[in-house]
Amino acid sequence: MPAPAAPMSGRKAQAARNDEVILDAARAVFVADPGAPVSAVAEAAGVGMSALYRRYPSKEDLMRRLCTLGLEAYIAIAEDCLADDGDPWEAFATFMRRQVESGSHSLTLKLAGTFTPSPELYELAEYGGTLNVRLFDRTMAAGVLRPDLSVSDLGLVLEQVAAVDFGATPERNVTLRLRSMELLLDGMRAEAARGELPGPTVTDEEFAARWVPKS
Amino acid sequence: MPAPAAPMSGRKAQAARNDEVILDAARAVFVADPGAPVSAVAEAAGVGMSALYRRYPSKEDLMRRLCTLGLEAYIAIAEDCLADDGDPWEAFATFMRRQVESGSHSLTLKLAGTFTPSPELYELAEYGGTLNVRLFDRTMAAGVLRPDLSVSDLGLVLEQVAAVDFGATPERNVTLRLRSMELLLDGMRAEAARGELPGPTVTDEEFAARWVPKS
DNA sequence: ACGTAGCGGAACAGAGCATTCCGTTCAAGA
DNA sequence: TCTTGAACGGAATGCTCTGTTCCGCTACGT
Repeated sequence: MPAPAAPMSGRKAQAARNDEVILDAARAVFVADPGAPVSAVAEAAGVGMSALYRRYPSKEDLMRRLCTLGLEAYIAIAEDCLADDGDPWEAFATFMRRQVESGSHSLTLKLAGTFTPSPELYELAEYGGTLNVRLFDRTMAAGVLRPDLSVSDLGLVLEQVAAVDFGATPERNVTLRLRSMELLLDGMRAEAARGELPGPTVTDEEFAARWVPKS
Repeated sequence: MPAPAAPMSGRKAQAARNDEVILDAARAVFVADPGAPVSAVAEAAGVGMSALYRRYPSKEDLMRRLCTLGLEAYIAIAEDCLADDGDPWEAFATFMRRQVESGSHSLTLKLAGTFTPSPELYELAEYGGTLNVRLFDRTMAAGVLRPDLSVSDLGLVLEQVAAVDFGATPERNVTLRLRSMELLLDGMRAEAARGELPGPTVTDEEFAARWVPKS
């Protein structure tokens, strides 16, 4: 057998590489247009339909996979920042910025509601929620967050930033979103508070409703 | 003829009332789902398809009308706040809050790109742009805005706030959006600046691209 | 040399939707 | 009262778009 170090060619290797190519293409395509046809993903990946349907039984399964990966990325970042014992504000701000950069939240949001979620997805989402709470509480306890914020505001902020979609390229969009995020971060600091924030934030039910497919 | 004061009944009066009912329904339906079928508008308005197609030659024409009305509302608010000679910051903040409340920006944004714009629309958009500049410059000159902001950031901020879409009802969404806007407003004040905002803002070309239909 | 995993892409079947069309209703004038 | 046609309701039409399947073909691995 050839050295396992450089499995450049070979049908198996090509297929393994396609796994990734397809996922990347799917991410790009669906972030740009959540309602894109499967054929668009195939074309973007430079493969035929068979390559897709060999891996995923249906479009929904592909979506679910994408969404799961996105949530896992979200969680990884959260755990990472939670482990940061330095300046509480910096840890929090870094968390928000990195979520924007990773784009995973944007992906998850755009895909939510286009498929019926799996139990695994629910568990991940719930776990991610607890991480949110821990990070938020810690930051609030440090006194650097304006007091009228609540955990749910994290979702509110991330949602609106993820919605920024002017740029012609994904990279450009990240730049613009980071700009928005900076504005919001400055508005979220304890010293920024000019008055009470109006209205109750998003409720848990409202968050959950995001996940039910169709009407 | 009957007194013009109360034309309650009469085919003509009913039709005139339908004009408004249809527009309201269309607004509600298309804001909730920009890709909604025409039949959904008819149903929401409680009329048949004929009532719709009697008034608008096509779906696109209906969209254009809606969009024009939205832009006019936007402009009306801008002119109103520009006429306010009181505290510059308050005038500016009121402008932003009222745009959120009117929802016209949300409407315009969601509809942009789903039809080919008319020249009239371009003129309105351009005029709206000059109002933006006047209001922004005035506020900046008063020294209450953080210096690294630019006019284009108005669009950036309005876009992201308009994207907040958790609520089950339009009213609830307005509440949530006002909360987001308050956060952003606090972040836009001169004193809020903690560091330089990253990256260049949205360019005019990027704004314009929003209006070209399809790809 | 051969069996077959992996694949490209055309063909299929069905859903969804803008638009049209036909029969009906009813206000207003004669 | 009778006639007329504006305004309408809603089913029928014809098309487009898209998820999924299927038929060969290629070339790796044995």
